[in-house]
Amino acid sequence: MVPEKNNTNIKISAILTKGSDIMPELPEVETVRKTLLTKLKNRKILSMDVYYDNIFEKENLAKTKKNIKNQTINDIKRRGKWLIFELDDYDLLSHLRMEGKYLYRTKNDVIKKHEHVVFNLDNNIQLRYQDVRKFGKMHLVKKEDLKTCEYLKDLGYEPWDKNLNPAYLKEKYKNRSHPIKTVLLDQSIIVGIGNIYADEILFLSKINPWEKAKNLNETQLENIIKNTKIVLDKAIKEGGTTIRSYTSSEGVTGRFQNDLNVHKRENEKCRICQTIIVRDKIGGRSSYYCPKCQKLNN
DNA sequence: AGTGCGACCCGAACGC
DNA sequence: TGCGTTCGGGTCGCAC
Repeated sequence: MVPEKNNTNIKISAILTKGSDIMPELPEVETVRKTLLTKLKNRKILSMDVYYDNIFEKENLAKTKKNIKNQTINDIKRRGKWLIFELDDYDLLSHLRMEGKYLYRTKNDVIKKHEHVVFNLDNNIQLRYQDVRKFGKMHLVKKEDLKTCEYLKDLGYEPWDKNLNPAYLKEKYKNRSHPIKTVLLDQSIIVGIGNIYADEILFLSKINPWEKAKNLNETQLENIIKNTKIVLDKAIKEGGTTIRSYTSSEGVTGRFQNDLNVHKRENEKCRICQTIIVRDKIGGRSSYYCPKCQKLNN
């Protein structure tokens, strides 16, 4: 994917680095997936310790601990922002939400404050799930139930799915009077777009975030699809590049944004027209845009 | 079905 | 300095 010629000065990258500003969207989850796979493929989970029950559904926890014993990690996939650990008889779903991370430790390492789940592996390594906000979720589901389970069944198309086209979006948006910014976050239409990238996609598409989804025309829908792929592709590429510099014991890290076009740039100048970037609360979420490049049509 | 919003969390940032 | 308050992220569940 190559940016349009007249956009060559526009940065569409999201730098992955260490920092406290951590919000995994699809690109980070994909990077995490690849990194975990190199360490965990064919490793057996001997047992699992849980220090904060709400990561799982409490009522299933005892059964989950029992069922995960001696299951081998055969592969790790991704669907939207969900990580899917493919085991022998089950699939382990893991959603990092805002700040979930996986760490490699040994049993001699003290369990730290925000480490909530510990997987004891067959090579004396522990895979630990750390989550300061405790928002992340995990579910162990039977393999045959994966496709139809409640966590995945309503997810929309991946950004690169060839079925994602303007006609599909037109149909999905036709009754949606919400601002497009809000509707882009709806995972039942397109998966993987979070608050940061929604702003960036709308900026590249020159669409005002307040525009009602149902009022968008075919060209605008095409631009959303095109720029969703551009923004996410680029972020995955950057993430994959940067993560290699990490110490080998860390499977996962956060992402630090330092060259976004609009997100978190309130009162700074638009990179195209120098107009001051504004911030509005849309659907309860901070939304940043250039009022000149992203004019409201109606 | 679509909409609106609180709840879930807690560290950082801010106000006094 | 210290203490109290607000905010933010993604998603779910509930009321309308």
